[in-house]
Amino acid sequence: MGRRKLEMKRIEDNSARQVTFSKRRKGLLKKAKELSVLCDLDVALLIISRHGKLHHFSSNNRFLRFLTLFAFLTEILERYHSHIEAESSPSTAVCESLVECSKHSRSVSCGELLQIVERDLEEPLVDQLSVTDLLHLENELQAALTQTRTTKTHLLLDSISSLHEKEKMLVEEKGVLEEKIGGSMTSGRTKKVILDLNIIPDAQMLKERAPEQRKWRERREPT
Amino acid sequence: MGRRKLEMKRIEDNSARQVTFSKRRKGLLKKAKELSVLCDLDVALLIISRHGKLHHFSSNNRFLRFLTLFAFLTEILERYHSHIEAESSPSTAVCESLVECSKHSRSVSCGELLQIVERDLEEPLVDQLSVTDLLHLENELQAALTQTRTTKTHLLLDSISSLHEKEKMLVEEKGVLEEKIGGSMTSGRTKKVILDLNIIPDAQMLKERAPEQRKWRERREPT
DNA sequence: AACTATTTATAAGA
DNA sequence: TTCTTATAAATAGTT
Repeated sequence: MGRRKLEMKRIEDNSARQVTFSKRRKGLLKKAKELSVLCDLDVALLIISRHGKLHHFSSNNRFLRFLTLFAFLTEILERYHSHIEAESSPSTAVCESLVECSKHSRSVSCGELLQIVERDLEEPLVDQLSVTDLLHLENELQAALTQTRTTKTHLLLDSISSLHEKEKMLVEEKGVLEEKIGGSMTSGRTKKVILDLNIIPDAQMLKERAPEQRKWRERREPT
Repeated sequence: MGRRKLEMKRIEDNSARQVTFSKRRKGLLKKAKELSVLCDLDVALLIISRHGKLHHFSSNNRFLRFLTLFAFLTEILERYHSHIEAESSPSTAVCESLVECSKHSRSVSCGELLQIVERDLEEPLVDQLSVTDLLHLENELQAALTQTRTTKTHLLLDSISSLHEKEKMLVEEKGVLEEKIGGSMTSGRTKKVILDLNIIPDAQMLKERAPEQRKWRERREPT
């Protein structure tokens, strides 16, 4: 709908493409909104421009709005690994919360991420976010999450091998004690040892339970 | 654009709303496609009808297409917990793969889920999927995943407490042995015990390492 | 960023 | 539903 009919293929002229993008993006967002209002249903629209900006509409559904952001966070990893340019970024409350979390190198479950975004949704999300910042955040969050998991597993496995060490030692010491007493007390194939208790440190810390029973939402590892 | 101007609010008449939905859905999908072609960028559009059907467009981007499905899988959990009705389902290769996985109660990481979907993307995804089936699948996958994690942690924690038990026992037995020998050998606060090795079962199985170093992509727990 | 000639989408009617 | 048609809306090319 214009002075003449457009062929349905990529517009090669750079500035013409940019102008068309602006016009059609506006129209598409408007129509998405209208559909959701007129028909009372959920619509999510994601447009990722050539410069890596996200333009989106997500009806009035908190969850869908979160997914829109989540999709973007993930998308940029896949798509914009190569052409990242430093850009000024209109950082939102979400970004700041996330940065705060990653600064303290805390594990941020995606459940928490959801809460953070939801908290922010009281005010509308800005509809243009800098790729550079979000890419960075995504990486940091992912690294923190991965490390927490690995650490937890290693802690538990280390506990186990340290306990095995102690057991071996106890068994040996018991054997020495028994030899001193003489073979009269041993019955059948039973073996016994002596152990010095002073070399067994406190193992209470090893009982520490990792926080497993919480909301979580994660993605695959970056590498 | 029609015989007269529409007010921008929910269309109350049921069949009129349905007709408008059909027309505008078609138009919106077309325009989304046009924008992605003309401007050579990625667009994802999700429309979730009142009956829980997904109508979507996701340009030509595999990853975005996966996210569209993923978003839907998650969305239905949030939105359609209450009004689920049995419907006939045009099950796809994706569904079948997922059903297969969940039947064997294997843990299915979302990385695997991605691979399954990508395998399917050689043929285009059907754009209408049954809510009932997908909701069921989502639940099953989630349960399997959660249980695997819990089992792993419990296995490790159980190993640790069993080893602590053994340690305690060894210490006690050592004490008894030392008493028999007499106090002359003990130096300072050292305590010793005797232990019967026959009551210590093989603990080799406890060393089993859970498969942590793989691609993963998960979501928060259903409850 | 505005304008305007056209095309396109679609509301209501058949 | 599907088609038709009058009309509103979107927008391509121009200024």
